[in-house]
Amino acid sequence: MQAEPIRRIAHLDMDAFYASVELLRYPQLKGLPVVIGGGRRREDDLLGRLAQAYPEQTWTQDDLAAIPLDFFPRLVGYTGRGVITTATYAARQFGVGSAMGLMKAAKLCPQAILLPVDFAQYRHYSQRFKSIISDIAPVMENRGVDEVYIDFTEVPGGQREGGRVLARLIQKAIFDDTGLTCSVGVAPNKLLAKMASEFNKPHGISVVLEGDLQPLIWPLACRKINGIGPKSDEKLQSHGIRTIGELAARDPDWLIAHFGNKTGTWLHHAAWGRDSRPVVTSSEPVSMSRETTFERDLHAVRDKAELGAVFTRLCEQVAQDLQRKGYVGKTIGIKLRFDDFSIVTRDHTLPHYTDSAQGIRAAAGQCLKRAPLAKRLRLLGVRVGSLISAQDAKLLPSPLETPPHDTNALLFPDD
DNA sequence: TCTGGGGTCCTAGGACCC
DNA sequence: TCTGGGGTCCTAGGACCC
Repeated sequence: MQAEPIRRIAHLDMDAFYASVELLRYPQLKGLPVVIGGGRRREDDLLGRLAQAYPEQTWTQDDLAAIPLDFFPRLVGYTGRGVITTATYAARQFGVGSAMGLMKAAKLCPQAILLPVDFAQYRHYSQRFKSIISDIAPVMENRGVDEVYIDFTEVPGGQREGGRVLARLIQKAIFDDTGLTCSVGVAPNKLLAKMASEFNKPHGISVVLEGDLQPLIWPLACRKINGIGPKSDEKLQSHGIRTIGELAARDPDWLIAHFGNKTGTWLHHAAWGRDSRPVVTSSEPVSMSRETTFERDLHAVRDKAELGAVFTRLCEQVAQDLQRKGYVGKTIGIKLRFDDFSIVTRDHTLPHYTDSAQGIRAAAGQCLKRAPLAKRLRLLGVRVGSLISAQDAKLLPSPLETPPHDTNALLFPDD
């Protein structure tokens, strides 16, 4: 009789992904503190600056690696509302890291090189490393641009050394093709694999087996559990629970009493390393949105024109996104962030599905009328939810849009 | 010198229907 | 006078993740 294969799930996380992709283009930055973020500013268009300094020459993408270091903009003197999306390991030495405001980072490491984000480039490398993985191990779940879960269970060789051999193979295949490194954790499930991938960063492999729960997982802070954020962690700490082991020691009924049935039960299972979620290879989007933070806070009345223009543009962008990806939605929503960082949302569900900028703009405009507008606005967002594919929408009994009045249909109803 | 943008999922109350 | 309960959809807010 054939033995049941042991479930082996991997979590693969690219190391400092955005920054590492930039380093492929600008190898001269290797080992230096580099920070990706900001965006908005165009003065860091390097080829443009190069052309300005040496107008007699033509500069192409092939010359990027030759750009001298002093052409790169530094963090020093940065003003604006941007945040760091990724920092190189050299930059992290200075205490800067993801989600930190660039102005704060400029204080900590003024000499760091600042590069704007280039999503097209990251998406390209994202597709490349993911296709390498799925060629080797087809059961792969996307978790954003730089992360995936992989089910090793049924992959030939996936059981050798608890998954380490296959992890090594994938790591090498990605590096050989892209020059990028990643970290992999292999464990009995997604929860533990996710934690394991962090053990040996960068360019590490960690294997967690059933028996490793107590020595490897229980000493960790609860915050290391994917799903326990700052709020839950604070609440746990207020009850004297700091480590996963301390969480595991609590009676499940006590957890349910304090965190509710669902969360309480989940916390208990998580602490005991139990997680039966499958690796899901495909999923449908639930919503699409566009939002923007203004350079300065805007006043609903005084900056009405500017606000209106941004509002319309956001609606057009969401509509474009929907159309490009082939979806329609019927719940239109807005999001406002005020100068005090409080957030208000309003939404409205239409009787029909839409992907038109005008339709979205009209519904979003109605939502805006229901929102409080006394405080200054920092951010405005537009969202379309309750999505279905445009194909499926065609099969619906109710029309996609309110149809134009067609007199012929009335005259010839059976045609 | 505070704090981006794009998502998912959950909760909770109210409307409405059976 | 009294009085159910379940199910679904909608809306608003919030936690969390990458």
